[in-house]
Amino acid sequence: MVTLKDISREVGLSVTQVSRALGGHADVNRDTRDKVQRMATRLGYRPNAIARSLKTGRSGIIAMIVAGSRDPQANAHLFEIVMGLSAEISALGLQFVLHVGQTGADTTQLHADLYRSGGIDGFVLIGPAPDDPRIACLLRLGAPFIVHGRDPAQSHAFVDIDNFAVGETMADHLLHLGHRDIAFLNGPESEFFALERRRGVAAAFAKHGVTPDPALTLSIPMTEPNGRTNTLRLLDAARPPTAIIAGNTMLARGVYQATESRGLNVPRDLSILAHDDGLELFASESFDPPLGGTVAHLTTAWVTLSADLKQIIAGQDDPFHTRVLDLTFTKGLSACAI
Amino acid sequence: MVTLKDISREVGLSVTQVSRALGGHADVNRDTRDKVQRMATRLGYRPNAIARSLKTGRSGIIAMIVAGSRDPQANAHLFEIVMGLSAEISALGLQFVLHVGQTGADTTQLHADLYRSGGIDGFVLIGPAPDDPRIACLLRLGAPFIVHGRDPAQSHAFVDIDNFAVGETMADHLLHLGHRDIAFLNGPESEFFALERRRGVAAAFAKHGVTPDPALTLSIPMTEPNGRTNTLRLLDAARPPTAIIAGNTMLARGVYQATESRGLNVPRDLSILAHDDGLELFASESFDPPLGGTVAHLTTAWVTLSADLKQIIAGQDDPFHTRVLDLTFTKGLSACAI
DNA sequence: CTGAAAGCGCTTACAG
DNA sequence: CTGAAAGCGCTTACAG
Repeated sequence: MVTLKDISREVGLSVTQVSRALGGHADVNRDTRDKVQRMATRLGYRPNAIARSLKTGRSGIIAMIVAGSRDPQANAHLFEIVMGLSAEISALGLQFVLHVGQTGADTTQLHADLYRSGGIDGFVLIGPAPDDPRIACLLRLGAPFIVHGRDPAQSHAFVDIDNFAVGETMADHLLHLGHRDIAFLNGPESEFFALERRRGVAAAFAKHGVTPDPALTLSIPMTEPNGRTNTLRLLDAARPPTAIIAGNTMLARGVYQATESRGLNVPRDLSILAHDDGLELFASESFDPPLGGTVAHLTTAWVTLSADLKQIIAGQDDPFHTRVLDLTFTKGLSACAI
Repeated sequence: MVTLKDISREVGLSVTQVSRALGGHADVNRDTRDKVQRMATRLGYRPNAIARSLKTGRSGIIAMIVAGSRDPQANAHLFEIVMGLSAEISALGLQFVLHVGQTGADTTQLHADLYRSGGIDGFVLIGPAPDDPRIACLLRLGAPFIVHGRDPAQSHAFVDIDNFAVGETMADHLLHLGHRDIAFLNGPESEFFALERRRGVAAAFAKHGVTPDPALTLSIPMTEPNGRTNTLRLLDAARPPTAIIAGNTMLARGVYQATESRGLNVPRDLSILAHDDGLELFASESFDPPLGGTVAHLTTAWVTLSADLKQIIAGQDDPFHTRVLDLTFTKGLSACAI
């Protein structure tokens, strides 16, 4: 490995001066700087990141730790997140590192261990639960981090969307179209976003003076098979819904599959709306008929999320900085008046 | 952060001795060791990985660098690889780090930069091309690495399957069943594995004294949409194939979709065999009728691959250690005599 | 069984 | 504008 000492020896200057020349410090002679830089490239010098980190106490590495999952579709979703996030973080000149734990591993401990072993400047957390132990742990350690989504029980930096509005907007649209028997395939209500969406749906119902049937709201993991089987079950009920709201496009895909297998027409026989995160593998344009619903591309979340985290690490931003992103609504062709 | 110095001060011993006690060295007094260990846990001491790496020249980190891809299905596949690999590497007490470059980034340069910046003990490479520049680069740097698959043009450590046999076995089975018009949806023949498979198919044809129609072998990215559209095209030809060999289960899924949309029955109207990597998202059991073909679970590849790489890094194994894994064949119910 | 010392490669006050 | 020195936290010969 080529070190500063090697360059120092070659050009006959002190290591100190070589370091400063390469670091672009102002108080270095023009000629000296040039000579040093030429030699550095000639020898193929790369600063040793380990040594630099030890000295500066900063590694430039942002980590995300996830537990392995047995659900391939959840993994596919996760990977889209990783790709998007990673691209943004690289663009800021930082390194993004994904740590996949064993399936079902205790990632709280992993976060703590990794942080206390040095070498990680900060973390990105996704899918927070209420009273999320990872958040509590990182707060206790004083580690810089930012959450996609939020845990209302703790104060921390986050980037999120208005999930109350997600539920309210879609329910409101369907109620306006005259639907009353509206099923809601919600995400797991162990997570805050799903609770908010349920509250939003309830608010829309209340505004229209309608009492929702609690049996029509389902709290389930948001995958295609879950969308399919639960829709089939709903359609088999004594009083099947005339419209379905799906928590994401994977669930919606399952809903479409169910209607198709029953020979039903969307939207004539069943109206469908879904929230769209902009996942490529389940793009709303790939639905026939085009899927309507609320839209908030995850891609935009990563941009602000990484920029905010960088600021927090540098100590130039409130460690509890919060941000709620915009939401849009597309009608699509998947919902019609009853 | 808690350091050795803190413990040293608390217990009134030198940093040297504290380090040795914690390191589990033999020549430390029982009582001393106990006292030090108790204090370490009391203070919540974690050895600083950065400092340790700088000293030992080893980080315990294995990296895989991939370019971002625009193809969500390719990403889903990749992520299954990452999950499996990561689990194995963690199990060996090493850290696995995934580095996702920008879409289309020059990962050769990324490999070199990351290695020369220190902090990476070795690399895992997947999807080698002939004369793969990443391999050439890592060989030049003397970096430990292992490849899943192989580049016959360079000597390096790898774990691979016998792709000649993959092609030969499936073609042979179909030829035995009496098929002559056999289409082959092969992977991109810019990669060695696909060339080998083509050679294997050709060998089976030769053995049966049959001359294959070159127009029936397609070199395409192995995704579901590609499987579907290319099958439709083949079925529309003047002389449609009676059997199709697919390079993986994603392609096979597309083939099934195409037959279904044409109202054809598998295997009565079209026999299908595919190579199965054991991907969860496209499991062969989830096919109806059950898909037949060669099988080699990627999972087993990761076990030996990580163990081999660990050995190579430790200098206890030939850096050019190669290994060819077993292949099995399942008949399934997707192919029948013509 | 224990400790003082050197050193991994870097950066950064400090003194000139 | 330049260099000697200290130090980030650790490990490991070396001497006792």
